[in-house]
Amino acid sequence: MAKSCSTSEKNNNGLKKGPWTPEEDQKLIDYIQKHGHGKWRTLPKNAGLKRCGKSCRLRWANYLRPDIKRGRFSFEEEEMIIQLHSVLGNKWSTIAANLPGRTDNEIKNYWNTHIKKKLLKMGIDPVTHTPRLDVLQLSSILSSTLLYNNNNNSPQINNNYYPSLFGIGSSSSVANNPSHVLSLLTSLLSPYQSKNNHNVSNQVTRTELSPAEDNGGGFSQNQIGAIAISPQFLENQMQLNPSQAFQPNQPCASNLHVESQNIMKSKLEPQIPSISTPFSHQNTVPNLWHYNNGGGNNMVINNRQGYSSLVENNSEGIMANLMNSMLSSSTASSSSPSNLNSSSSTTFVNGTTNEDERDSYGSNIFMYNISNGLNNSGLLSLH
DNA sequence: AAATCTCTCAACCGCCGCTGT
DNA sequence: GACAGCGGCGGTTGAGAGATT
Repeated sequence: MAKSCSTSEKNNNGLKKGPWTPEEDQKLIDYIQKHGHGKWRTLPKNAGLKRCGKSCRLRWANYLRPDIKRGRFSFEEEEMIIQLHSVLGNKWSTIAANLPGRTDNEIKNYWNTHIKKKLLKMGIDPVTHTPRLDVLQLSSILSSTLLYNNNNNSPQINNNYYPSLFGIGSSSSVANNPSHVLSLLTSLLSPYQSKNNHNVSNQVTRTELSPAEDNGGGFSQNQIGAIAISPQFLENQMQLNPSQAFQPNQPCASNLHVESQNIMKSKLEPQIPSISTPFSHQNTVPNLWHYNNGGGNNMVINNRQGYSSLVENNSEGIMANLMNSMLSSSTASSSSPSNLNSSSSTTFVNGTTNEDERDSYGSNIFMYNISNGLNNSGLLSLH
């Protein structure tokens, strides 16, 4: 089996490992300045270093090379890494070749410690650069698990599907127990995913929105949040579905309205009442993307410099906020369809540009909807 | 102030492909 | 064709710094 250093080097006793000292660095620099690099196996001996050639090469390539750029990655570099990674995958050396002064090791580290986490927070799978199915489908799961009560038009958990979870026939309902809500949602997720994994027919529309075109209103009932997707993904989707390509100044509200109704038809009709305009915004929000994965999930995202984000819009955040929302509204009465708009908990948060916000791509908008609560019976209900 | 936890990133490890013999 | 040596790559580790309790 190959070793980190060659066999001949390995047989030499006294090869040093671990952090390099300044003296070692200087020896390596001096030698390479005189003789150039290459012939890494013989280099350490000639340079008077008790290191294997591989270690010398790594030290030079990742740290001592004079053209290495130090310091924090710029926003542009970060964008570039994400874009390239969406095309190349973990080809760090190829990615590094497109970022002058940055090493593959540095980019790899930055990806693993920063970007990956960031994408996950945004609800993006860092491997595929597409929306994470668990986030996308959560709202649909909940919606498909709900039935409307004909008497008060308040949707309730369909106990026929998950009787054990909701304590049918017993005095304790899972929905009344905060510690069980998360596991409830997880339980809801798994059967849906296994059932629907084959049914992902993505459609993407991009819509410019002006205040005049916006009718206001809240999310459709089966929207629980929004997520960001990469331009690469959007581009691919639009190539696949040219009829859904971007149409400037298309009335966003009506477009979404129609699609939302279609979703409702396929998912929840006839229990769901008429659908209101599914979203609103603060001031002008350009470059909105509307994403419909064909599985009953609608999302509107904001595009910023080719990549989008939504603050705290991650699966954990959704779970936590959903839980909080459910608990905080546990004493609220069920809403009737007529006040869907006014009772919408759609939230918009204008992004800021401070340093911390860089880690969330300085998103300009955050759309987040938790329209769930516990009704008077202690069961989940939509508002 | 001390203990503990979390994060970062330089360095190492193991594997792969290329080249020379 | 088989083998060995080497450079290069991507994954992983662990020491140290910083943050938190």
